[in-house]
Order: sequence, then structure tokens, then C-alpha cells
Amino acid sequence: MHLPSVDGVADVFKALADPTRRTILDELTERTGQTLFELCGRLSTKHGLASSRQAISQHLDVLEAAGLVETRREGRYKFHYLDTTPLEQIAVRWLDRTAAPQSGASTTNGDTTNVDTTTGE
Amino acid sequence: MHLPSVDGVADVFKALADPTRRTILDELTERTGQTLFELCGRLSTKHGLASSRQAISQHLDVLEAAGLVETRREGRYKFHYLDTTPLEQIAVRWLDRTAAPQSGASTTNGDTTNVDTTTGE
DNA sequence: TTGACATGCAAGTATGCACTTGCCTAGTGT
DNA sequence: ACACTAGGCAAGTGCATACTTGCATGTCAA
Repeated sequence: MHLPSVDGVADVFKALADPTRRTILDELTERTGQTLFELCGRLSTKHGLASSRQAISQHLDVLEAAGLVETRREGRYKFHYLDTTPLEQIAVRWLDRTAAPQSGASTTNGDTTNVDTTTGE
Repeated sequence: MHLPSVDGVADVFKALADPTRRTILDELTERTGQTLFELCGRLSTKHGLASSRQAISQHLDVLEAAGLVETRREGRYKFHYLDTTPLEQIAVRWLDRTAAPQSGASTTNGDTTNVDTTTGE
């Protein structure tokens, strides 16, 4: 069981807010399971991204904290795998409201129980 | 005339990055066409959000710039309407790549240069 | 008109975040 | 052993942004 941090939803949105991280997801979509160095090379070559190794490493940490990237260590290599599961619930939050109760209805599916009550952030 | 800037996608992601703005979208999903004061009241009452009027107004500006909220002026009232159109293209970017090409995002995979030095699983 | 209401604008503050810099640990091959 | 490689850690810098403060604009009712 992968434990998402206390507030997983907010982490996903924050992770997607950065264009570099979105490009990383693009690259991992084309080829999942890349190492940090692989990503650095391909990002700079194919995507014209000139970020340092440390910068990309930190971005990967954010993506992993958001649950969008899973890592597996193997020797001195660390492979990064894309996980799109958190993405399936973020857009439908405002899209799929067709059969939603208007007011006063008890939580039918618990969707509205936003773990996102980090108003204080 | 709010032109969708060259990279309107980034604006959408940035707009969604803030928890307060996400709550505003939640509220507008339940009842679209609210005024600023209506939103302030309901946000503080139902969502426990203690943001000032000016803060919410600035958030609405961001949401409008992202194309997620449209406004209509009527007398001294300004109504805010939810527009979920930009949301339909953000998550599918990494979910199904067989779909139409995105804007700006170089989803065009020229070649899959096999730098497969290691096991690719 | 006057005054209350709904909203807008602009400068200032302050926290967050992306990125750098520098050094460190661990695995690999000779 | 050694050098090389892949990656990690932590403090510091600079910019972006969320929020405040204060006043201005415009609309409606009396």
C-alpha cells in the first residue's frame, strides 16, 4: 500500500504547476523507467530543457511525493516510472458533477470530503 | 478580450495549484454565476475559508486569466461563471497519448533513440 | 444630491519555491 | 587499492506570488 502523504491532492496540483515537471512527465510518458542521467540528457536534447542535474533531481522528488513517479533502486541506478493514477481524479473533480446532489445531500461517494482542506497553506 | 496566451495550458495548471482557487472552483461548481460577495460569504461559511474580499477577487482574476471562469457585468454586480473547458485537456495529456497533439507541449516523439544501456524492464 | 453598497486598483510585505553551489555517500570496473 | 560513475544532502540566493492595506470608481436607493 502506497501511502500518499497526508494531503495527496494538493501535492499533485502543485507538482503539475511547474512546466519543467510537466516536461519530465512528457518524457516519462514516452519512456518510463529512466534514470536521472538519462532524463537529463533527453530533456536537454529533445525538449530543449537546460536544467541542471540537481534541479531535475529535486523535481523528481516533488513528482514522487505527489505519487506521479515511482522509483526503484537497482545498484547505483535509480529508475523512475510514471504513475498516472493520481491524474485520473483531478480533472473530473469539476467536470463530473452531472449526477451530483445539489445541496444538503449526504455524501454519496465521499468525493466532496476534500482532503484538500489545506486552506492555510 | 482575454486572448489565451501562447501557453494557456500553463495558466490553467498554475491556477489550479492554489488550494483557495480550487475551493472557489468547488463552490462555483455547486452554484455558478455568483458575485464576489456571494462567493466570499459561502466560501467562509461552507468551506471554512477565511480569505479577505480582495484576496478572493485576485484569485478570481487568476481563474479568469486561465479561462476557468467567465464574468458578466450587470449593474454594480459582477457574476462569475465556471468554465470547465480548459480542464478537459490537461489530464489526458499523460493519460492517453494517442489523442490529438497538444499545443506547445512537444508531444511529438521524433524517435525513440534507444540509449538502452541498461535493462528497460 | 447624499450615502450605502459592490467592486477595482495599486503599492507593500512576506512566505514559498526553483535553482545553484559545494561537498558527500555508495556502487562499479581496472 | 584506486578512479570513475550515479546519485544524495544541505545551505544560500533570487524571483514569484498570496495576502494585506488604503483609497478610488461606479451603481443603486432615498
